[in-house]
Amino acid sequence: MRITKYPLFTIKEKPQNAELISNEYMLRSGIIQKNSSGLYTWLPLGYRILKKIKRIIRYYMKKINGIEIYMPILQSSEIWKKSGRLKLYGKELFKINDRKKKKFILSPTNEEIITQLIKKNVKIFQNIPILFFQIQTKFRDEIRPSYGVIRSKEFIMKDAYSFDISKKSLQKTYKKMSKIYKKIFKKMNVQFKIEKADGGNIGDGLSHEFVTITESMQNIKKKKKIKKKKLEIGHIFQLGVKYSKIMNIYTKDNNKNKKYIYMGCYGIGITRLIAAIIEQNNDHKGIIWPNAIAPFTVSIIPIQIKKNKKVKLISEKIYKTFKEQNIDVFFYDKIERTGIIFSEIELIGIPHNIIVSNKYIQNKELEYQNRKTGEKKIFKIKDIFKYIHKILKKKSRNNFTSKSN
RNA sequence: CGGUGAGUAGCGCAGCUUGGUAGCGCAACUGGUUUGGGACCAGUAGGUCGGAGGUUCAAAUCCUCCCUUGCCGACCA
Repeated sequence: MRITKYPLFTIKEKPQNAELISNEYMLRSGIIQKNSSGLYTWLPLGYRILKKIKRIIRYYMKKINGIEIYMPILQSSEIWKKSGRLKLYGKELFKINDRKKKKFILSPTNEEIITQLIKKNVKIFQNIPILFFQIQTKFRDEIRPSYGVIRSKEFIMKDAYSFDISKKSLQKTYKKMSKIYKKIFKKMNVQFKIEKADGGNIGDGLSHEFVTITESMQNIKKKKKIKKKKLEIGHIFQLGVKYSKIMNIYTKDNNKNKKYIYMGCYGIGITRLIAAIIEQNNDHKGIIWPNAIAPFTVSIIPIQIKKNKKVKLISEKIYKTFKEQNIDVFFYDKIERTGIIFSEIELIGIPHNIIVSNKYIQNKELEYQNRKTGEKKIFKIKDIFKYIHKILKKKSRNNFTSKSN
């Protein structure tokens, strides 16, 4: 992508009311823009990041035979009444009426619909154990939305639902799921802990939370206080037979006794996860993206593009080559002050940066800068491609190329 | 819902104590000089000061109510 065709929505100054560092950087780097409390627009750059995360999640979910579906967000209140969660969720549920005054809710999670799906398609019992998942917008009428995207009224979640024939089988699925979650978060460079949790409104069986620890500075009466916050980015539940009993989903054993289906559900808060990653990967200049989810992995920064035709020409060539090689490359092909270019590129956190200047092209060389380590290296122009590929391969054995979406 | 801040140009802010008809920086536009780290000079444009009501000759400024919004608590993922 070139900046002349793909504007950045960067902001120089810290926005008002952005207390948390992740919120500040998300707003400043043009990932999101606030519409009102708890509601955000995902700008071009942010949407790229979202897509990369979704791609990684899909990749790993498919590895454990997860099957992707898409359920409605707008759901009849009836089914929620039946499960007893209309009352349980209470005011957190968004409730709306249609023109005939029929009652609906905006889904915060989907146990009701998925169990209904199984009940209506008993043939599916032949495929059990089975795992469904979806990536979808969810709604929660928060009392107090806060920390930007971390607690918002509308958010994107990966929710998965498993169906097993026995408790033992469910436990096996649960373990598999836990393992794959670990892989997903590691891939994204998130440090996390797994903690035994209380099921809340979702279930009453065994459940575990994947939490990150966030350190946020807070000015309390001029005394700087470091506040540690737990942030839940994933949650897995063994629901057992709770919902299948309510929905009456069962098979029969040899003695014609009812055997209820064992269910599990598994969530990852995707939009929140992005904030968590930024909380853990930043410095005073901005975000430091891990390769796997950086909106762009490589930038090309030409110095004095106006004066030096040759700089421009070579930059164009390098840009084209990276594009052909399927690297997500960002080309700063605009006449701009060098300071501004570097600040913007560093703020949005592109991990690998290539600087093309008159200083080095005389010797057919260019400069490489690593966003994370700050390391600077001089390369022959023709050697830079190999080097970038080497770094990217080392950090990501699985090749998530931009075409797979 | 309790506690506590904030709302003035696209963004970040000053002005409010002591009422006299709105200013600074950045961004935008014009011209010029610069430019390997958010530059400089000259000029232009942009505001029913969150809203409604009240006090007053006169309100961004004082009073009342409302709206929006940040943080703490409670609640939640």
